[in-house]
Amino acid sequence: MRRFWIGIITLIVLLSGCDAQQFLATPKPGSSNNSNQPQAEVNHMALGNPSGALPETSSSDNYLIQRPEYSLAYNRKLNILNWVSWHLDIGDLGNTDRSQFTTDPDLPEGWYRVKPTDYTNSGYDRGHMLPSADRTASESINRSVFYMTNIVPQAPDNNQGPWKEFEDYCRDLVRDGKQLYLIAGPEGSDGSIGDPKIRVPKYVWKIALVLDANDQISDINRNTEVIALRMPNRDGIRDKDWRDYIVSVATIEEKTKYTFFTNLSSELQNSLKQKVATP
DNA sequence: CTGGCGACC
DNA sequence: GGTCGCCAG
Repeated sequence: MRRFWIGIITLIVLLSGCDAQQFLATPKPGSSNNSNQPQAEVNHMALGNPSGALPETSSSDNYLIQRPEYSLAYNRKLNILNWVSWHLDIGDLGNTDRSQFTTDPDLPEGWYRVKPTDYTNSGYDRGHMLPSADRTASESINRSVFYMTNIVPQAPDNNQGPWKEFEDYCRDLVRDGKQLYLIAGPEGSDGSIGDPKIRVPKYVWKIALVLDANDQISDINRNTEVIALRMPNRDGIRDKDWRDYIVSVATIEEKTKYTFFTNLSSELQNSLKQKVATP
């Protein structure tokens, strides 16, 4: 009976959109992984800011959110992100439990904040762009990727199929001695869910630049491995290989109108963007 | 929030 | 074992 009432109260809280989880959560000051703390020092936009996002409310369709865990451009009109950019190395891979989806507490006042329940019974997964498993060094770090600003309506067969397989592949690279610069986001429109409307992307894309664990940005050269994917956001592809969706970065630029790798020389950009990976 | 469930590697 | 999720209470 006691559990019953706790359930009902929780349900009411969730449905009302009140962000009680912020208060119920128990941040542990000393709980962060103190053996290695690369997060605070990493520049997650080391390769560039593909859409020129700004941290100003006037830039509401391209609003830059920078956290120790990632950099993200949010689109208030679409109620999803434009892209999220992050660095991945061995220090990011820990063993925390998955957090719970929550509204993003840091969006400007007056902006609609997508709730986890906005996706319920929509037919779409709450699809992480920056995967939970890439941020498991501590509970507070993992919590940051469960903000709904990092989530798009993603077809289950995409999210749980080849998209997930590529996420696994990236972490395997890291465990095999690599570090990755990653950026991912939605593209196009397949309608919307919810009220207010949350854009359902027609595609999701992801770019991984692969370096050895001890490389610097300055070690990037024309032979650096770059893997770019563009995957339809629909069901029926669960058993596809992620390699079936490899494209060039140039293709993603053409489709999204973003510009990647702007912090690299134009020669290097041109060379890397034409490549079609064969992993 | 917890706990149970299902899918896949 | 892990990962990704779903829903009920």
